[in-house]
Amino acid sequence: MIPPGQVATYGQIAALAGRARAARAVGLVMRGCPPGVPWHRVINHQGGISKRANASGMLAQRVLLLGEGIRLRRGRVPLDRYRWDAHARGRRTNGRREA
DNA sequence: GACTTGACTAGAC
DNA sequence: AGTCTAGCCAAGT
Repeated sequence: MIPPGQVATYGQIAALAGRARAARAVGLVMRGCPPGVPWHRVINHQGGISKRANASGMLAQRVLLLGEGIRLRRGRVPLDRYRWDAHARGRRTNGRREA
């Protein structure tokens, strides 16, 4: 349910699933994510693309994110700007994100 | 059912 | 800010 052009951290997903401390498990389970899941919008808490067994996957993710208009700063996604806020979903942030 | 592994995080140096 | 360590949860052996 993460909207295009935005990203969420593993911890966020875990929290939404009711397992606030299962961020690590989120990544594990996501290894076998079914088609249709915007897995590329999930990044680590530092806004970076987490390392995995298959390095090519990281590349693909970077490309997909760029394709959605997400600009990377120093190799990481500026969470202050692109982090998906599940509670404010639908609210107009007017392009800029407030605290 | 116990042990290991890993697409994570938060806190301390 | 970058690096290291210790908890955490679920899956695969």
